[in-house]
Amino acid sequence: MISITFPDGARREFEPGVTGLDVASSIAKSLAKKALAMELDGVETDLSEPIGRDARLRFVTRDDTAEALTLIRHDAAHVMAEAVQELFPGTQVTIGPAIENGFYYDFYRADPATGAAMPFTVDELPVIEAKMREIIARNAPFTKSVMSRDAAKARFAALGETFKVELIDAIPGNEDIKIYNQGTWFDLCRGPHLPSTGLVGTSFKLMKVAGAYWRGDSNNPMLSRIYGTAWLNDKDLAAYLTMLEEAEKRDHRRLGREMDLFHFQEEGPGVVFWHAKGWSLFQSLTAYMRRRLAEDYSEVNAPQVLDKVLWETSGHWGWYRESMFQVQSAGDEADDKRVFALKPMNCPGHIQIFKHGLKSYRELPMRLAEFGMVHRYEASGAMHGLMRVRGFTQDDAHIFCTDAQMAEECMKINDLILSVYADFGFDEIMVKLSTRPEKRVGSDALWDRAESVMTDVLAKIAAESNGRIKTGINPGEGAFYGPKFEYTLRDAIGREWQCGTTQVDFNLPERFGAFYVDADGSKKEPVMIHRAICGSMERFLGILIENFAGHFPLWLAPVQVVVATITSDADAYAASVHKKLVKAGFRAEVDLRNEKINYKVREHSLAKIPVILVCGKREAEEGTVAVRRLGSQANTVKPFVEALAELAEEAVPPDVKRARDAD
RNA sequence: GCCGCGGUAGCUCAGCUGGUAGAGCAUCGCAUUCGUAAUGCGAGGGUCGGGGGUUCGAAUCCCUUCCGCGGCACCA
Repeated sequence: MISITFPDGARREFEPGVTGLDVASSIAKSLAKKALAMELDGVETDLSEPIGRDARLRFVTRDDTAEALTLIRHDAAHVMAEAVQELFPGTQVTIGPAIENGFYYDFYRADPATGAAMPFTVDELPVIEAKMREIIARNAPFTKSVMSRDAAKARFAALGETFKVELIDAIPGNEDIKIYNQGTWFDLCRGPHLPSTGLVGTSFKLMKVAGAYWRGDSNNPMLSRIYGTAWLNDKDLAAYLTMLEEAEKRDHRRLGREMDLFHFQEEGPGVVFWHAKGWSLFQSLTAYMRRRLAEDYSEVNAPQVLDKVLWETSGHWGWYRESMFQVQSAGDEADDKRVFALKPMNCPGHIQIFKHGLKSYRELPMRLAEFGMVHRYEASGAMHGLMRVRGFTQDDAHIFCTDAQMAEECMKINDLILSVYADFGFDEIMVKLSTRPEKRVGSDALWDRAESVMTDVLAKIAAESNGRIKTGINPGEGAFYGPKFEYTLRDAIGREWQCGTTQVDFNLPERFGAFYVDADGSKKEPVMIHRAICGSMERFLGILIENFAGHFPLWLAPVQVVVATITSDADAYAASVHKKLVKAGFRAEVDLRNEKINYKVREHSLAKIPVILVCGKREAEEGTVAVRRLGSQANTVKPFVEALAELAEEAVPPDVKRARDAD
């Protein structure tokens, strides 16, 4: 007999070889019906798996939402693959995992006549989805069989499934080759699966098709990927689809147009035309960042166009030459034969500033900041609104310090980054350490040193935040010249954005021959720390637009107040109210048009103006205003001086408020 | 860059299998002075992304190019 221990501590004896389903049935019929899979000694397994030893067992049911969804989505991927092969014989299957909110499967379909790749189109999705529903209705059981490597390869090779054969070759030698059948269809898979296809349910939808490289490598052929979403019930599916619609409504590209913030056009692919209101946001953000840097940093400005020798020295020419904008004049002077590049980053410029004149150890750490405009020729398919552009402004800084100061500087940067994010309401932050990549510059000794310091700092960040900040490691994701911390924040609708970064760099100072004079009079190489908080100001603004859905807090709103009249009797009064607002430092407009107040309220509400001050005859006589706030139908009439004081207080940026309250 | 899809008035979109452009909103003009999410009437506005081809005839079909969208790859 074997002994099974349940999560509540209860223990029961069973015959060896009993399956999970048998165990569930022995407990309750309802449990056998509800169970989707089981966890045996912490490993998720099929319910049909025979149990041969003493074990801890936990059943996974639909109530275990996250686990149940992963199972359902994974199985939905298999069902989709069966549907595709039934509809389009000869299509090769590859991999099909569960992902956040759904699943995908990558296929390779070739035109039978020409042999050319024939990717799926969206028009085919309804047909595939209908076939999936048929397969689910058949409710065939998933059954697992283990077979030898050679037998499995032969089986898939016979079907012409060359990608699957490659996958089998990639499975480590000590692992079983598992095949899952659903009816007559089968697939190579590590499992586990639901008891049968019917349990996938009907709350799914195929969403889109996309190209995806085989094994994620752009040198490999491109497969055709179909994405789907799947949920436990129709209500969750509907909620997810609604959420997508909501996300679309706050898309910064859409709001940028609707709110007249910026635009793009053909002649400037990937570069932003900032309109007055968008530029106001940009300026507010920059002014905020400058205040935050005032205490510890010196702001500098390095040239936009520099001889390529600087980029050769830094190593960027070798690494990123293809993505740099080269600049040359059309003249024939000797100078015009030189090759210049638009700066893709600020570090070489800052090193020149550091190198200009002798630097003493007493001057370290030297923190040079720049709101530097950089240009990178991004791949055409990479561009995405403000989020990925070819010309952007980094809130960049380079800290030159001694080896001994490095850890403390990293912590200082960490505190600043977290404090900045908090000012915009971002409290859920993740910090990951990216370690040395395969292709890199510098000796292993330097990398060892940098990584060891950063590992310690990461532990300290985690410890000091009391677990509020999540930390992790991204192996091999570091920059070519050094390891880095990457700061990821979560926005109002749960999406994650990687923004800040801290990079410890022993390499560039060496390559550029930067040094300082130490206490003993010797030349020493400084450590250079690259850091950005917003990352790209353009992108950070895109994130803010989406996070606030255009409803900016008063201190950021491009137009903070609109004074709107009801009749022309109030024109003079409204104009004086407007004038006082502007004098008090508000970004305010006045609307004296001969339109009904309903019309004006609607228009300014749609423009997401935070405050409308309505002035009619009554207000003009009494020196009051009717305050209407965005997002509320209510309006409160109060003396203008009172409203002005209240709004002035609200419009104080969070950092200024904090500094003031600290006094 | 790669795969798929798209580009018609400032915006959102219609225009079926080729017969030489249409709506709503916005804009402009006139009337209306109306107390918290659309006042009425009228007018103007497009070489249908660019180039080439097929055709008696192309927004519609074909080729090519640019730009965008969704992914993939990339992200110093």
